[in-house]
Amino acid sequence: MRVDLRRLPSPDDLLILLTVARLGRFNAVAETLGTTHTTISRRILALDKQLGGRTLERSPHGWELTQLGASAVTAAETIEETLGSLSGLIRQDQHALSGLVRISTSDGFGSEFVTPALVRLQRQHPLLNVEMLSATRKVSQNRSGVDLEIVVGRTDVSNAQTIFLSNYYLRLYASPAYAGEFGLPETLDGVGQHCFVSYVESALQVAELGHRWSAQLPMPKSSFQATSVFAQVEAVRRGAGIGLLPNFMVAGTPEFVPVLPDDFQRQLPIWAVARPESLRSAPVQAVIASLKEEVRSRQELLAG
Amino acid sequence: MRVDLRRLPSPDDLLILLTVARLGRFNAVAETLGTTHTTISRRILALDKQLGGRTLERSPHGWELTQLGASAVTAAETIEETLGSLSGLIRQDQHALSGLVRISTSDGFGSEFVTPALVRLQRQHPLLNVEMLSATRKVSQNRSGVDLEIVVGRTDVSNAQTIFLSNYYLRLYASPAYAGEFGLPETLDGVGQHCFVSYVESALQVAELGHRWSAQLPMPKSSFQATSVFAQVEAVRRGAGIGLLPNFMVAGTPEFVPVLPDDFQRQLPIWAVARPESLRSAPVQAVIASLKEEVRSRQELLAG
DNA sequence: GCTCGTATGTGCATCAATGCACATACCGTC
DNA sequence: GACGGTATGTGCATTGATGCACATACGAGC
Repeated sequence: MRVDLRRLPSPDDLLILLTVARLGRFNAVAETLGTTHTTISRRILALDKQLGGRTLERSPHGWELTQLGASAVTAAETIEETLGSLSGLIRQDQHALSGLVRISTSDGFGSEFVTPALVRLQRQHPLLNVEMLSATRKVSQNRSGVDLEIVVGRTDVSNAQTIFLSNYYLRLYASPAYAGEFGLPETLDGVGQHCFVSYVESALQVAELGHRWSAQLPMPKSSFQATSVFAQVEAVRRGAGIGLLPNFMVAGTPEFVPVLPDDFQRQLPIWAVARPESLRSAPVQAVIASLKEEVRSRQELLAG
Repeated sequence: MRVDLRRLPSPDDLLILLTVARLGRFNAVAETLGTTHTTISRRILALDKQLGGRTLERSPHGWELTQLGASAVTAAETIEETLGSLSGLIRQDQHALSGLVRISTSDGFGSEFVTPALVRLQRQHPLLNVEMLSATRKVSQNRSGVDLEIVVGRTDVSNAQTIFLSNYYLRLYASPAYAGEFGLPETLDGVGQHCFVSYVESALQVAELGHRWSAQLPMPKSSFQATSVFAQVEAVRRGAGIGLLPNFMVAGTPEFVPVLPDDFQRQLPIWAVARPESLRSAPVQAVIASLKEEVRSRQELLAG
């Protein structure tokens, strides 16, 4: 039934009348609703005008409903019940996270940051299912099948929202054994005389991750190329050469020594990217919040 | 179910969302609700905050509901329906007067004023049933069975409301034939030499209507007594004697001549009396309004 | 690509609702 | 009857909601 909403009695005023009917005194109602008796008095007066009659009459023990008031209170009870059910629904949605969230992420950052963040969230919400798709890829244009993408580098997308998570650094590293056997270069040009460990350039989707990204790094004498950052880290650890690696994966361990740390580093941003409709999902929002918390609390590792 | 009303989403905002869901554009909603798109935009924003998520998303053909928005609209529809029913109830009460109104009234005033007032009202509201109980009686203390009493004289009641209708006058009258045959007295003392037409004193409930009410009128030589004022009027008309009659029943007609009009008249108020709960009834109120209109428009007759 | 019309959002002025201080009324106690 | 406590109503200042003017964005048509 469609009615002219401008002509209806105020539902807020009806709810106030309901509280007056329950408590019997304006002061009690004001206290309960966190307002003043004067406001209550005025709202009842306004309601009486809207309804065209008196809703309350004085009695020795406070206010009592007129016949008109009783009809109004019946309507108010229905409204209260309806609003209460709606609130209950929302509160349920917010607290009991469930369903499936699919996340695409690079394997380095994914295993180091995304995995612990998701594990922590799933411990809080056992009904939440998580799928983590590891791929070092450029941000996709449509993200079908994926709720959230964790991407590196620039993000030129027009129909999605990007949420900055953190910066991290690619730096040159070698193993102590390699350094001891072959020495380390004194300048960046000297890097060309060494074996280089890197991504497979022809298969690389994020150019910033490759050694060709800037003219600073010369063509290597020989190279060890792998599509997995874990393989690269392992290759460097085993003395295959100098590698351009994410700092957060090797920094501070004695198995890796920095190469020309004052001369070269590359800063890369990491983003979470999602469609607007995905961002309205409480689980997705919870994942984002958990990721933010993870990078926030481990900022030293990312900056190191 | 009792809920904390301070924490509930605003029902007014929910009704706005309902209108947006129906019309798809803020401008259309603003026009329908007699406000501006900026206000609509702000109210939706406020609602989204209350509900903890977005209720609407953009689509090529306007706004579309989110899942949360759909739940909110379902609640809004219930509220709209509830308010519409309440409004319908009130409108019905106000415009289509129906039911039964029982009125107790004196037979002189009743037939001259109350009857035309009620007839006029019933013409406007054919479903309104009226019972007119004629009795020249003192205002009763409980009025059971009667919605409204029309009473003469003083009204000392503690649990009812009295509404002043008008004053009228008792004056002395005789017929021209009587005057021609017996002459008219020159002073009030001379009235005692005449036959007197009056109420039955022993059965009279309203003392002010009787000739004994003040010392101004002497005991008559003989008397014609009747419980009906109509009988008294007829008796005077037929020459039974001098009568103390309501002015509005005889003034201005050639069948009655005033007796000592400058020496004697008695002013009496007429009231409508009702319990507070009767006064909340739209039909009773309508009767009172009609009575007031009747005496107002015929004030010359009452004062004459 | 430019222009126009329509839809939505921002900032400031205006208006309506509310809070606060006080007044009045009523009831119970001494 | 006087006093104190409680309940409700009035007038003015303050706060929050809304209107108005303008800005921005988008889509359709030329």
